[in-house]
Amino acid sequence: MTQPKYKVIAEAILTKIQTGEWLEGDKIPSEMELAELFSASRMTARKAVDSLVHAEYLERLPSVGTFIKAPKAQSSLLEIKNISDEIIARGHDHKMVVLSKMTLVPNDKVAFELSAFESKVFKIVILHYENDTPIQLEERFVNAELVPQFLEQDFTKITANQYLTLVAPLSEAHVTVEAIEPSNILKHHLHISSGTPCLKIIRSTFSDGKAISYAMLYHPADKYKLTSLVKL
Amino acid sequence: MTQPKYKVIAEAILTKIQTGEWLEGDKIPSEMELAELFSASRMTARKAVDSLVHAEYLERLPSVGTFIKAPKAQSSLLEIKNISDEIIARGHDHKMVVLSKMTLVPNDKVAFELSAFESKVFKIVILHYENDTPIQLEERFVNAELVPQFLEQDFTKITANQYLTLVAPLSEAHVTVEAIEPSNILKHHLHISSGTPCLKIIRSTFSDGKAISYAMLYHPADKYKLTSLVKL
DNA sequence: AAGTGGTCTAGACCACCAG
DNA sequence: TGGTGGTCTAGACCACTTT
Repeated sequence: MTQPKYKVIAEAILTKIQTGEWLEGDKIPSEMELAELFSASRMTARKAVDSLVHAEYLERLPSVGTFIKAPKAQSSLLEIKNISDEIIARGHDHKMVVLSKMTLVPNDKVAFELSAFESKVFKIVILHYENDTPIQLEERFVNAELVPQFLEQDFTKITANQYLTLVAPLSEAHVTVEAIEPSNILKHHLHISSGTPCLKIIRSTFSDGKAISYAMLYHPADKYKLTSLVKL
Repeated sequence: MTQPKYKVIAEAILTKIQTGEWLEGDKIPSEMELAELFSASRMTARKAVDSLVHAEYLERLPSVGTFIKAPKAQSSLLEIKNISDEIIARGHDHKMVVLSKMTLVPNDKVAFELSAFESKVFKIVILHYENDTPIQLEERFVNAELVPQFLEQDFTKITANQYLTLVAPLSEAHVTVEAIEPSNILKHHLHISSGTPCLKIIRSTFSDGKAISYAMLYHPADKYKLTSLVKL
């Protein structure tokens, strides 16, 4: 048994969720049924469900069943938040404008961050609006080898983050936050008046140990705060 | 059985850790031994250990044993980092200067954050230096009822954070990060030149569900970045 | 060879919620 | 009353490390 049986079961369930075969709110088979389906004991099936409950893909309702949970979005841990969900959660409209979309040979810095020394990378620049107010400028580099279809997406309909988590489930992220004085181009796009600082978030994301994306997110300081809840 | 047996076992182990009876690096009894100690099956003892491994109190080494993990400190999760450790890790000197130390009746905002409507609160203002360069201004309010000895500490020798985690182990934290234009007093203390923005971190910490401390940490943007690693 | 954690089984009893 | 998840047991075999 190279792969533990409970992991095989967990991944099978995860696939059903990610392909859309099982939808949010759906009830999944009971632990006894899963055990039979996979020729395992109930304890083993339960352990698979345990791991997915912990990862917040599933939710248990005692005496009732186990259900597909609402999308992960701001997955409890930290700001792997989706700016779109965040804005919509505030009851506001979210709009995206694509400023740039290209394929290029990375410079040293980007090549290093994406471990893409041999391959090309994609770059997009997106401006996010909250109720017609610019709230984030997203400059993102993506490993073209690992996510070849990236540039073909319509980024006015799906965020880069949403697409990436779809095709390459995140396993790890590095986040750096700093305050900067906005450049002129930033001031222009984000409608920043003189003297207002800017929050710069640099985020590298990894899937299965491989660098997927390197993004710089700029927010006008007077319109955005970064928050998170940490449970120890 | 009002409390599940595995929780009883987990809490018993946690108590051993928190009282210092078992120290960092110590090997805890094997799963078989725990099962015997608590008159449980190995699976139940294991479930208790599972929960503490997950909470990062314990660490398993297959074929070897289970060990008390290094203090939670910057425990991978997030910036419950200690600025002192951070500076020393860079090989630099850390110095603290106490600017203010007082007991006061909280204003509405602070009373709300600390749930201290009936009691007084302590306030300290500390300036942190990295190699003689001011790197953080710490303004901190502490619930006087829950941490009565707080003001008696020598904050040039122990950080407020260190003392608090000692007397009231953190269970939860809220963190907010924003970029601000520094006030004149901030510019003065942090040696900030005009135009340089400032990173403001607001941190509320909780122990056992009770609000312990409400702190505002200010950093000059040109000398400080906030980083974290998120594992999913 | 002995001990450890990692996995798995085939039962069991319970409290709870649904029809 | 039957099905669900929540808990628990008393075994078992494995790969691995330590002695």
